[in-house]
Amino acid sequence: MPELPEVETIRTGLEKHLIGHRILGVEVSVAKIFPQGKEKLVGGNVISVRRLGKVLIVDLDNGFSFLVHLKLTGQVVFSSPGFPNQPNKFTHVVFSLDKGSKLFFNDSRKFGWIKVEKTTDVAKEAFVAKLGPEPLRDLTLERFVKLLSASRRPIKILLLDQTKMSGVGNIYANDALWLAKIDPRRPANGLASKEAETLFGAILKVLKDGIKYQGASDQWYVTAEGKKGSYQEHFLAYGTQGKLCVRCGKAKMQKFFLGGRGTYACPVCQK
DNA sequence: ACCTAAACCTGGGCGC
DNA sequence: TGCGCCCAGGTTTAGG
Repeated sequence: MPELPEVETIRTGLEKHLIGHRILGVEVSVAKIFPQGKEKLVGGNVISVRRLGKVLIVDLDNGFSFLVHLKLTGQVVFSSPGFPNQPNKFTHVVFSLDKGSKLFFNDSRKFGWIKVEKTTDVAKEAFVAKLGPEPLRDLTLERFVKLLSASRRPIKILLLDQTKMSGVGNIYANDALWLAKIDPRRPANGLASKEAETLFGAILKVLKDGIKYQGASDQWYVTAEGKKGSYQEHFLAYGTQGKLCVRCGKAKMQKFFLGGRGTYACPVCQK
């Protein structure tokens, strides 16, 4: 599920609801998701909630932080008297908080993970350390152009490579390429500078729209308050196979596989 | 360096 | 209603 806009929406919700709460206890029922370190969180107060790529980071006032990766079906849901969310059969980790609140980690497929690091070492964590720059933060057009020119791989595969740029996933990669009228299979270094600039703008646009609509609840994703987002009602290309292209109206959207991932494009207007 | 398939898991949707 | 098959927002790993 969660790509940059979804994780950012959760981050915003947690920032609003979680900061100031003390963690009283952590119950883990699926060890592979949260194998170690939970005891280091007990007694800590939440002071900030950050996001690096698709990773959520919750910082405590005791020098420790925990990192969460939601993979495909993970959910982080806050519960309090004002937001009476309940655990369900997919709840595998429960954080007990003060003031009658809780935080649930739910994950149907159990691919997600939670790990504890010293706050000062978060950036050194193996996955985080490899993340490339973020489109809405430190990726400039100049860096983007340079990045594309350094690879012959299909442009869509490059957009999904978290070590090249972090946060873009399959939904937003498909939509950005459609918006920029670029065929996902084009070699990255074959894009003209004007095309690269258009694509850069398109990536920023779809990510901002994703955030504006609180993410895409196509399947499992929900906000920290347990509500669905609505970007799925605004998909440009993702999941549109067989439908007429809403821009040119001349052809049906095609679906094919690229790098093992479902890829959606208009055969007429994406060149 | 690049590519593909499989692996990690489970639920939902579809055709019959 | 049930069954089998295919698909899934991510990432890693094995093998070519």
